[in-house]
Order: sequence, then C-alpha cells, then structure tokens
Amino acid sequence: MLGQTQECCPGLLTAPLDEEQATELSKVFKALADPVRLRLLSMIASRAGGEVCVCDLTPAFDLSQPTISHHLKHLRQAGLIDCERRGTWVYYWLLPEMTDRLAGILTRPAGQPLAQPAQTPAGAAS
Amino acid sequence: MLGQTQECCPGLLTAPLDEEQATELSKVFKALADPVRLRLLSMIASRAGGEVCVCDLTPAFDLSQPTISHHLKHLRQAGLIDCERRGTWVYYWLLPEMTDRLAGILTRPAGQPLAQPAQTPAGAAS
DNA sequence: AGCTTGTATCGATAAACATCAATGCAACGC
DNA sequence: GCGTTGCATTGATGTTTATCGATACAAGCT
Repeated sequence: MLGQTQECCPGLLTAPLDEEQATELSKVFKALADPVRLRLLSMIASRAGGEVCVCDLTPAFDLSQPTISHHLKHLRQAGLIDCERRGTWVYYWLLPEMTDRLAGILTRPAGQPLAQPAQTPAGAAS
Repeated sequence: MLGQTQECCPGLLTAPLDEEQATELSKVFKALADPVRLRLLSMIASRAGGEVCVCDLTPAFDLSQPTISHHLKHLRQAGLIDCERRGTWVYYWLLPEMTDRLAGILTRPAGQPLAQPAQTPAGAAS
C-alpha cells in the first residue's frame, strides 16, 4: 500500500501528484473518511498498552458486530493497523509508520512558505 | 468546519475521539479520499504563485468541466482551499491552516512512544 | 443589445459504500 | 464428541457519491 516506489515523502503540497500516487494515497484517506473508523483508530492508537481487544471496541458503538469487523478490516487493508488472534480474542494495534507518513505528506516544508494570500481577499466567494 | 470548539489539536492518536469530533474530522478526510481531489489539491498547493486558475486545472484531467467544478466545491467546503472570481476567471488557493491541522492530528507526541509492538508478532493475520 | 468564453448548478444514472441478519470458522470448556 | 463464545465472511438492501449532459450565470467583447 502506498508503494515503496516513492523516494520518501512526495509531499502533496510541494509538487503535483501523478495519477498513480494519488490513487494510492486516496485509499488511505478513504479509510479515514468515516467517523466510525476514525473512532476505532483513535481508540486503538491511544490505548496504553498499544493493543486493544475487539471485545473492548465493539460495545463502544451502536452498531452490529459484523459492521465493526468490516471497519477494522478496512483500516487494516489501508495499512493503518494490524491484528493478531491470541487464543479466543483478537487484538489490534496501530502501525505508526502509516500515520507518520500521512503527517509528513500533509506537512509543508519549512523553507517554502507557499506564498499563499491566505487571508480572504475582499469579496471572495462564499 | 471542524469547529473551533476544540482546544487546539485533540490528537486522534492520544485520546479516543468523541462522536462529534469524529464526524467533523471525517468530512475533511472524505474530501481527501478521492484521487482527482488529491491531484487538484496538490496542483493548487504546489503552485509557485499560490494561486491557480480553473482553466489550468481542468485540462489536466480526462473529466468533464462540471466534474472538476464539483470536486473543487468539495475541497472548498472541507476548508482546504478557497477561491475568488477575478474578471472572467476563478482562482483557487490552498488554506494551509487545514492541512497543518490535519498534520498535527496525525502526529503522535514525541514524549509518548505509543508503546506499540509494531513489528509483526510471529503469526499475525495476513 | 447580442455573442462568446469561463465556471457553477441542476437532474439523472451507475457505481461504491455502510449496514444488517445469517452463517462460518476458531478456540475454549464440558 | 458437543455446546458456547469471539470474531470474520457472505449476501442483500438502502444510501451516498462520481460522473455526465444540459443549463444557468458572470464577465468581456463587438
């Protein structure tokens, strides 16, 4: 996912993405584009021990167990989390490499202030 | 969008998001969850002068003009870009506050190494 | 005023997605 | 062995979304 084909962090804010890069990146953002998955991810990421049992996640939502399982699969296929069955239970944990990469992609280089006008220039469209 | 109701950067990786925060955040990620919009955003953000005319964006895609306009509207409603009509043409520019905020949300605090196992623990699900 | 060009909006359609109930599979306890 | 519990997969359904053609709006030109 997101291919090691790129040097390190193409940037998004520094150079136009080509079609392939954009398609790969969009898959990860799509995984984040749902409130349930965002809450699942934050519950997993913020867990003290670094791991969460599915049995601790499911009751936090007003959704069926298959739906939660579906969302977890989505997050896992995006490379944001991974899991392991341990006896009866399945534990999930964050893969910080992916969130780190996203943060880098959304960060503009310090030396390049983007030359943005930024403040709404009198009469900008609503 | 994303409400100033929060202190600064709730985190996503440090504490579980509540339902409202997750819903707001998901709207922004939804705007990024499309390859066309990602390419549009990167074309706008990486522009030297900080502004791009729609007439420079549309021909870069194999899509109809209404479709590009629709995607730009989506990015604008997410607070990622803004625009202004100037004579015949409409110019778009990045709102770096939003990308900065997203980068912050995806960044884990230095003092909190998340205690993740990270390396695949023998026999992790495929 | 009319014509032309650039951009946004509208209405329709097909594809993608979130959700559920039903079912399957894995591990434990009896 | 059999039943139970935890989680994943399947199939169906309603909703959302990407896309287009047609049209509307805005600004400049003649």
